[in-house]
Amino acid sequence: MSRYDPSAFPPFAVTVDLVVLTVRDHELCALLVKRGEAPFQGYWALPGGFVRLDEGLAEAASRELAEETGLRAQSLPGSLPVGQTPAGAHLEQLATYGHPQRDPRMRVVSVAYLVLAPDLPSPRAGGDASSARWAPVRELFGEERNDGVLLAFDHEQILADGVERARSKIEYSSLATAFCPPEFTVGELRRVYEAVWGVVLDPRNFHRKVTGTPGFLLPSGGTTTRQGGRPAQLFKAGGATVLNPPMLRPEA
Amino acid sequence: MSRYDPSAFPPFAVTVDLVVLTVRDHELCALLVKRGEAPFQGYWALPGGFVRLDEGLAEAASRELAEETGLRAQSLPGSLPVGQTPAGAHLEQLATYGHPQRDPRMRVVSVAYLVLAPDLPSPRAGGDASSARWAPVRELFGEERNDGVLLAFDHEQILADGVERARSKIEYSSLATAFCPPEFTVGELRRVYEAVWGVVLDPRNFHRKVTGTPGFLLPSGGTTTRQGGRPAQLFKAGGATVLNPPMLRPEA
DNA sequence: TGTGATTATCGTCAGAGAGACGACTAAGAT
DNA sequence: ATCTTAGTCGTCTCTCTGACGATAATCACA
Repeated sequence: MSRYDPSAFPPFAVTVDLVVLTVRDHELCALLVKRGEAPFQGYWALPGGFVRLDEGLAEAASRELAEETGLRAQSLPGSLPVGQTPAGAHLEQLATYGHPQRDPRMRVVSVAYLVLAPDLPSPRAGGDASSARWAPVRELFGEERNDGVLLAFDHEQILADGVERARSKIEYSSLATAFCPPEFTVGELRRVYEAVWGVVLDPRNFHRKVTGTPGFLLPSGGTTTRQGGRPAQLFKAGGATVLNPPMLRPEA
Repeated sequence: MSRYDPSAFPPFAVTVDLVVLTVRDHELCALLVKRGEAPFQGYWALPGGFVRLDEGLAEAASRELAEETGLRAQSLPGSLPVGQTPAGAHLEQLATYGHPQRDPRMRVVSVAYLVLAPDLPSPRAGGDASSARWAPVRELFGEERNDGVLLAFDHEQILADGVERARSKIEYSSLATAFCPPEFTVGELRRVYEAVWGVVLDPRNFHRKVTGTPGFLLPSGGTTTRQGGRPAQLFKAGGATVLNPPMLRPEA
């Protein structure tokens, strides 16, 4: 707060953009919406919108998330705004992007939020998005990158940052459970790690690790056969949020 | 970007706030400035100021940093904006704070940046700050917390988030070297860890760990006696930015 | 010129944890 | 019945860490 007349502050537009990730069909996918208006009309983009003058940032992110997906999300009070929905989806602030020319219309600062959600029924086009889809991250960034998919604004960068955050955060936190339904098996959790990291993990070592970490998993009683093979024990997410020692992401 | 007329977007003020940390006298300290004007006149606060309409966020943070401390900082292009100054100071985006009532005057969204700097000569009052000082973090948050020191706005929360980020980031990155001069000894680096974490580390295990991690430290040739005792080898920061396996912060 | 204090550096040992992988279990498919 | 698929338990080895002994090289001071 300095040598400025506060009544003459430079006016900015503030938006939130959402990096919504889920695991579908053994693949990490991001929610994209098709823009219905200029600029970047017809391009795929991250869902998002303007922050209203009377709402907080996480609140705006929750609202946009609900509008685009129907997911409920609420942020907890506390340091960096982080929250869990009743449905298990997780919302946290990612980073803020404010390059002076990132929006050709005006000066826009966008606060990006990261959402990790269990597999959702199917994207619902909401607001002004003429359509929405789950885009496999591999198509956007992997070797088999499809260069036809260019995102609007700087959303490619935002998405890349979100994916990297998710990949590193499941190492040292129990966040991977946010990709799972309320009850899940060790194998399902392992497939989440495999999809997010794009690797194959040893089922025996993985099982030893996650069941041996206190507070990570809570047995919920039942067993299930969802993948064929021997029935597996069902678990709920335990109270632990931080894993110490962490899950190790394979090197190469 | 949605059902709003873009020419009628809700106007926000956007500021940057700086969490500038250094290690002085075996203690983690944060740079505070005394506010010269309302609101919170006379309160200590984080340095910061309005973002100009034609500058980026990291750019504004660098500018404010230079105005308050004379430190040069520049951000590198790349994902989350992160940079290293020639002088060794490190600048990275921390988080963004936008509660509707965080500033009583108007709707302000503040992008906080974290700066890690080597011990600086002495704070220089700049801009509208009537004075500036290095406040030991222990006085603000530790057991011996001095409740007389209440920071303006939500700066207490921002500072706490910045300190926690620094504490966790030196675990798995080589960032602790940002607190050191260009050349330093293993003992000096250890004292940085001890000050930031508020613990005592075993000199022998610490030495083995840091010298055994490839790319962390580069021998620079010379030796020095800065603390009395046997002369120590001098090192520069190596190229490695991520430590794998990480430095482990003692439990209790 | 010792002698002690201080800091740096090297070594040793035991225990925890991870990767590799063998073996067994319990379901469905043919 | 047998094969296939997935889940679960155990074992072995290697790496890394924490605890701690020992030695090295400087300064302060008697």
